Amino acid sequence: MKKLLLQNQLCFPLYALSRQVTAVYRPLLDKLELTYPQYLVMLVLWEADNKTVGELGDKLLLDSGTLTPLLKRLEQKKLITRQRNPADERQVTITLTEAGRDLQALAADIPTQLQASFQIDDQQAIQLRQQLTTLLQQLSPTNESNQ
Amino acid sequence: MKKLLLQNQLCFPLYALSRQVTAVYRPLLDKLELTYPQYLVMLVLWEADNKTVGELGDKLLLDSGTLTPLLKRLEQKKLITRQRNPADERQVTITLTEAGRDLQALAADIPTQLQASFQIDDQQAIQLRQQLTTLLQQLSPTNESNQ
DNA sequence: CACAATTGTATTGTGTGCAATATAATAAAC
DNA sequence: GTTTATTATATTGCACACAATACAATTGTG
Repeated sequence: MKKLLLQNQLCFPLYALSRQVTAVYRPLLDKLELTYPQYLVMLVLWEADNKTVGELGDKLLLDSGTLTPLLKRLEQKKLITRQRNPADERQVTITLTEAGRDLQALAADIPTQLQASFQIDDQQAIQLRQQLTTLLQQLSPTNESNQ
Repeated sequence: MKKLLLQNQLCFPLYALSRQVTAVYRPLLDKLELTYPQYLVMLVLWEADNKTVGELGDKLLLDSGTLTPLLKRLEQKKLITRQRNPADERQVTITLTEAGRDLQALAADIPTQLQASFQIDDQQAIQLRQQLTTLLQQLSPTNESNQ
């Protein structure tokens, strides 16, 4: 097999599909005035509030270079607050505001709306997610075999 | 199932894995002084030279807002030329320089090197690629059911 | 305790992605 | 054949991603 062909690469469909899926999210997230990465941060906080920047980064595999400006924008929108941890002034704790918590209700049906765009049954979706998650764990920095 | 949980989303693993895979490419592409999207453009041109900006965009699902500056950078590196099509002055034809063609030899073993990072057998990889490609076609703009 | 190493976040700079708009060339409509 | 519509690329502006660096707070070491 000629490996230097776009059609034979595993990585291009991954790259392209990721962007196309984000594009499907966009009109839904526009209503909440959120970008996709901002939505991911909100998802994490809705699940468990009061995370440090580092904890958010661990969950989302993003560093402070990406998160700090993103979080400042969420702060400007009054969805979160950013405050230094008095017990360890290096850390910054991210906390949902009431408006941030309220937004969860408006986001509740996004997963269902999105699912409708995919002609894929639940079983197949779960299996695909499992496969992607396994690969993700192989590559993630917490895997010792990647230093 | 609580759909508003990060762990239950299909899209987050897709987003995160895409970035992690690009990160695996990075040290390999650094040697060629290429970014991942630049590498994708070169892949298309190695397969068939003399593409217009629009044709590259169709293949890679990128628009001129992304491609134009990217192609200018490849031009600065003397890997491609950009010239208006005399038969239709609106189009810009992208052509590999000799240096651009020569670079293919240096890129030849990237797919193999990359594969080693994935603990996934060929059969599984092909099936996963098929699944991603199918989803991609469902979402791509050429699919009528998406307008 | 002093002081070096580490940790957590922020900043800077570069390169995408993408929406919105601009512009020039071609095609279509009349 | 002029006018209008469409097409192909470019430009602008904003928001990621991420490498590299900076900096302050904390921890480890003697």
